[in-house]
Amino acid sequence: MPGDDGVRRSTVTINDVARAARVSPSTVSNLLNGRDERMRARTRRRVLKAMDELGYQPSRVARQLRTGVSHVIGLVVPSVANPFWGGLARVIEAEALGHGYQVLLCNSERRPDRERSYVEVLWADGVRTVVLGTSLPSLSHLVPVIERGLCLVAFDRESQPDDPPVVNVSVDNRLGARLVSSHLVSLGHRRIGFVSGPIATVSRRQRLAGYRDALAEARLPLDDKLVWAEGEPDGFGDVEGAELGREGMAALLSLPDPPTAVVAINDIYAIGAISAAQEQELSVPKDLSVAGFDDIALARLYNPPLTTVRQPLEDMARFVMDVVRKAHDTAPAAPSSIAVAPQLVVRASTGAPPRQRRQRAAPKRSA
Amino acid sequence: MPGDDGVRRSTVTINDVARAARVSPSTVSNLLNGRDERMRARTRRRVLKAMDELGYQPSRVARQLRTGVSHVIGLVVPSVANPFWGGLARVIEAEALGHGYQVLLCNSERRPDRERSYVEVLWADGVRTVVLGTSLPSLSHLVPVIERGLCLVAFDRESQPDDPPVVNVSVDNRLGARLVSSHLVSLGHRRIGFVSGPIATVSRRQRLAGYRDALAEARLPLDDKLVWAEGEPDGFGDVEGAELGREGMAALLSLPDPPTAVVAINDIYAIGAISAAQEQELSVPKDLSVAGFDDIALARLYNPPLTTVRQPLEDMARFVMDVVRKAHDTAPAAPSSIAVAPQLVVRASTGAPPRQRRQRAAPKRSA
DNA sequence: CTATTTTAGTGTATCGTTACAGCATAATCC
DNA sequence: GGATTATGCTGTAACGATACACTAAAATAG
Repeated sequence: MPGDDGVRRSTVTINDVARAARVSPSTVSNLLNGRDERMRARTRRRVLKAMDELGYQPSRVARQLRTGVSHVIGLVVPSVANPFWGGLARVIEAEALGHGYQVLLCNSERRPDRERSYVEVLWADGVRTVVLGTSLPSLSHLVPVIERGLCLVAFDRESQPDDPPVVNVSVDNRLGARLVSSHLVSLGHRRIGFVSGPIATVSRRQRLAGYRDALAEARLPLDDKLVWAEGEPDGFGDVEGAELGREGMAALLSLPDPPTAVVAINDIYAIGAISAAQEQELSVPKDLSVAGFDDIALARLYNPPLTTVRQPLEDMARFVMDVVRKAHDTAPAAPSSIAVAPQLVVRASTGAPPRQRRQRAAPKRSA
Repeated sequence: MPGDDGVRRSTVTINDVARAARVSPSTVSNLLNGRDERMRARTRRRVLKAMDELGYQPSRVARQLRTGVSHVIGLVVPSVANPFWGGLARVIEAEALGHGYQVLLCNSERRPDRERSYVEVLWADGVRTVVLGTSLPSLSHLVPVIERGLCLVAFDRESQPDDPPVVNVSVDNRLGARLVSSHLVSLGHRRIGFVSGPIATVSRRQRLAGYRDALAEARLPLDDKLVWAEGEPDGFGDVEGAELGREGMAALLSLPDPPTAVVAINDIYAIGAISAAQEQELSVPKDLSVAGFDDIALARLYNPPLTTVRQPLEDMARFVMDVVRKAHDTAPAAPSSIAVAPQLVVRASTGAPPRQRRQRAAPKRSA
């Protein structure tokens, strides 16, 4: 007799049900798969009863091996410790659950190698759909898996010229940045700064473009000294964002002619920027306006509550899951780009510019 | 010929490798499973080469079906949109990854029925280990699955008398609360409030007890009017926490003899509490001290930076994964409770009490 | 009353991997 | 030199579920 081994067997299988209902496993399977018109009502009842009595749960593993279809989708984000991605993870998970999917979570820490190895592991795991929260300008490191047939939905990233066939879902970053920037213009600001980490991602590029759009539209001069975009391209985590925001703001405030308002690349940076301003005894928004981007849960909780650009995450999650489901039902979705409209949220961190121009930032002195 | 069907076949299997290396699938399997001492070096090289050339990745699904062991663990938390749980999810995932595990993420939204149905789905999925971030006092809704053999590690919850056999990993909540409270005492505070949502969870109970310990130790009277613990037991989400914190603080401040310091049940509540104080033109910490609990990433970013109790998440995640791995290697881990030492983090939201007692809270007036 | 269709199921091979028994061949022993 | 042991690999039957081809029996047709 050929091998058998010490696998603990405690689960009830389709065969147990079949035996209990005195039918063949095929019949049980037929019932399970909605082919129950081909079955007498009595039989169906018998099987149902057996399933119930034995507490039968079909093994998804076996199912997946046989059918090749998986009900788990991968979600790769930079880090769920970051409230923006945490928020996304929650809404994606909720949407997925509603459609019978499970979510396998991966934190890439924004490293392309981890993105790639994760996606490979997911593939080996039978996962055929991955939602990738990334902003990397290139998706080339993922080409091999995509060619093998992986359905990739890129989030927070607008499509790029040389992209492999993927679906992109993101907010219209350029429009969003234009909205906040114009808001500041309409409050009367004429010198508006921009604080960002390195512009190493598509979305950041777009936001910067939107900021410039707004200034151009208002016929304000574009002063490159007002755009602070420094820091390490790689190591930008979560708290680091605030650190960079603080640095950037400090740099802009030490300019001979500092800005009266600042657009931050996102809410975390905005928070850092505000604390830098406050260290110099500047009051936000009285002496200086600061706006963020994303509208994380914290934005309205902060002190002062942040003016920001809201990403409609729920809607976006719904789009993502639509794509996922279509890809499962029919052919792989055609490569496309969905840009969702952002929404300006005005709170207390922005206001009219101070009447009198501030002195050149000498700490402990204000207007 | 019996049925075959339209499953798309594109993956390279163990058989392809075997054929390419001119050996049997068994040999490839042997190599894969570390039984390669029983194999000539030449053969091993040939197989390795074939695997490499074909880009072979063993199917985890097939493996799991055959061996019954799963390398994915479930992580059920109230909501990753909450920064505390998001932070935990990240460190758990990192630890898991380091040991070859994947993490399936589930947001229970703190509903027992969802906890249960998730755990059932995970079981059907072949997941045999679940880390449950919960604080529900009872685990009785999970007894059936635990009896089937699920290894459950409960996080942020100290063990309770009637618990099913689970391992608990949590911070020593009581000690933590005692630490912050004593810190406030040592700053000179004599009337110290406590702001919490409903004390419906084990950890909250413990924190309240720790607060009382500290007061007793300092021979300060326990005034129940200083303990605010209201709100809906069910619907306490993420932002809601701040809302409750704000409400609670407002209530305490309207007392005839309001506290000079407040311990909040966690950092989110503390943030809400601070904003309530600021609405009444009270400055934190000058007029009023507020401390939190958890030390979420935001705590040091807030304005003012929060004095709080740090949960050493990395250490705790390591403990959790130790348990998980032991449960896989050997017998199921013995039920136990690990309470990790918390750490007081003093920042700027706490200070000495104001010299002169404040007036009975009439808005727009301060000391 | 035989021929055809429908109904209500069953049998079998298969998804990719694994553990063990089995079995040639080569090496070692007395 | 024949028996024994070690070495190196292969064959087989599962793990649990599924889809199709198939088939007895019942229903309908002519």
